[in-house]
Amino acid sequence: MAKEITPREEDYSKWYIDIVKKAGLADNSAVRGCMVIKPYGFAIWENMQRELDRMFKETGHQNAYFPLFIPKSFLSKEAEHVEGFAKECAVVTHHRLMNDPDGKGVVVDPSAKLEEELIVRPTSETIIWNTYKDWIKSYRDLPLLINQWANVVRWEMRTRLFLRTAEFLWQEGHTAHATRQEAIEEAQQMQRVYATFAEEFMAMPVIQGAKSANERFAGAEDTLTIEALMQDGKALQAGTSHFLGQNFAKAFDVKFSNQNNKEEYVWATSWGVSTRLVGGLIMTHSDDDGLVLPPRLAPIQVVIVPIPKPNGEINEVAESLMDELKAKGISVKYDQDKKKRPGFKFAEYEMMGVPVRVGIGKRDLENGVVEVARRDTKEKSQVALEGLADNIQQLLEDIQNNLLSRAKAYRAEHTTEVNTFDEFKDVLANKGGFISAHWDGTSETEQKIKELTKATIRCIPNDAVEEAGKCVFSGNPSTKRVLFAMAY
RNA sequence: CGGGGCGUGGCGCAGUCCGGUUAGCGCACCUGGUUUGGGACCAGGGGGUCGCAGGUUCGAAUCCUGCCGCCCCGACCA
Repeated sequence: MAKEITPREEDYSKWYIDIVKKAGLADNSAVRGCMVIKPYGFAIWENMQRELDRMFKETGHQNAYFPLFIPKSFLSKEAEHVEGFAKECAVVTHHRLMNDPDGKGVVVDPSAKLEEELIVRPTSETIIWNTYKDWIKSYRDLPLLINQWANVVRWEMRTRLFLRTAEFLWQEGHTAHATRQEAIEEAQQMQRVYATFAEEFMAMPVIQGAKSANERFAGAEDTLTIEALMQDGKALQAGTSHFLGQNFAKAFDVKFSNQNNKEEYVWATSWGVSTRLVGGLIMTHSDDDGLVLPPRLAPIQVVIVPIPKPNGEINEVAESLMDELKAKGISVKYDQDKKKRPGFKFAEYEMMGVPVRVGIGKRDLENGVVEVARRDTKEKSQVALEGLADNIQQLLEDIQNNLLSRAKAYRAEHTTEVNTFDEFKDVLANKGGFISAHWDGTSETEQKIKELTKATIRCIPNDAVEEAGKCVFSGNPSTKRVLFAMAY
């Protein structure tokens, strides 16, 4: 593990890459735009998955799995949808290789051309709705509440580890409902689930809101979003939940008989979060010494370091502490590596973002204490052996809470109300963060602001207060403020 | 797709301009020893078709031609 991390002040983007690589989360792979998620990074994702999966099931959803490949013709059935994704699709055209006639490796066998090309799924609405056609006949089959954990491929022009990769892991929920209202409520419910997850587990505060028409998912009537603010003042779309109306039902002819034996198209939602959340996690909490992880998602919550090295007495104390912590459901590692000295280990676990470090040395033990260091503030204190496990459990909760309140404070400081376009540009250039401003509701205005400043409307917040105002750009009347920001 | 950069042991790099014995350095790794309360030190050791393919030359990591790949910055997007 390397020593140096580029400071955030110097180059935030470089800092981010350093953290990802040096904390052992992921690497670039031999494949353009695709990353290798390393064990430590994957463990974080698994922790996210576990909690999300639990929350999905608690809200009545079941997991299923649909194919990686989508026949090309499916994609074109929903006009807006195909337009939105056509430019970034990987396409399978052949199914066989053969030896190169020139004797150099293998080449695609031209005789193995597919009748119909297959698209590597960029998202699964089409293949799923084609299946739902067979599953849904009656109102008794509704609602259908399905989630899938999968990989998808979007051939992006430019990629960044976790934040935007050509292949990424995610979950996508796809639900079918008998009424418009029920589908809207489902989309809203999942937005709340995402927001709860982000705040309670990632300690990442998010704004819940709706996307403007420009930013809406291809094929959706309404896109709900959770938007987080990163340390560099840029916004991150952390999860979306779409109300799809009857668009896909009509495209795939999915109808049900209602209680009066009348046929109706079903109403749909889809919603997803991805490995991008790992990127958001990093950019919400971490510092120039490395990763900072919220205890609830940390693969290792507590690390015990023997000082200077393991011995009988230290092992005894460490092992009994481990037993107590494990009994409380806390994941703990005792680092008995004799080759590395304590200082090296301290730096290494700080790099990895382990929330709590316990140092046990003979000098401390003589006084009946150990050294407890917290990663979020880097504070160290002497803590009595008596009641140690309880104290650590409490400390983990404190860290979790502190990270959230710290992130909330940052966001509050970096959310600015502006009333003129000059102010708007000034805040964007010099302060960053969310800009709360009146907008006249037109795509044209949004487009022009984007062209002039590169900032976009991140969302129209759910809790926006009704107030009379004038659009920051056009001066036309507006009834509420929306949030603008530079975005990832 | 534009702009920039890079490709040399696992990782990070030097060497390339100006061709010349055996391709070097740091980290990591292996062995032994001394150390050990914030990234230890000494000694010894292993590991390389210098991105690929041609060409020039007595001789190519280095010069020429052509490919390929990746990264970073921007436009597009989760």
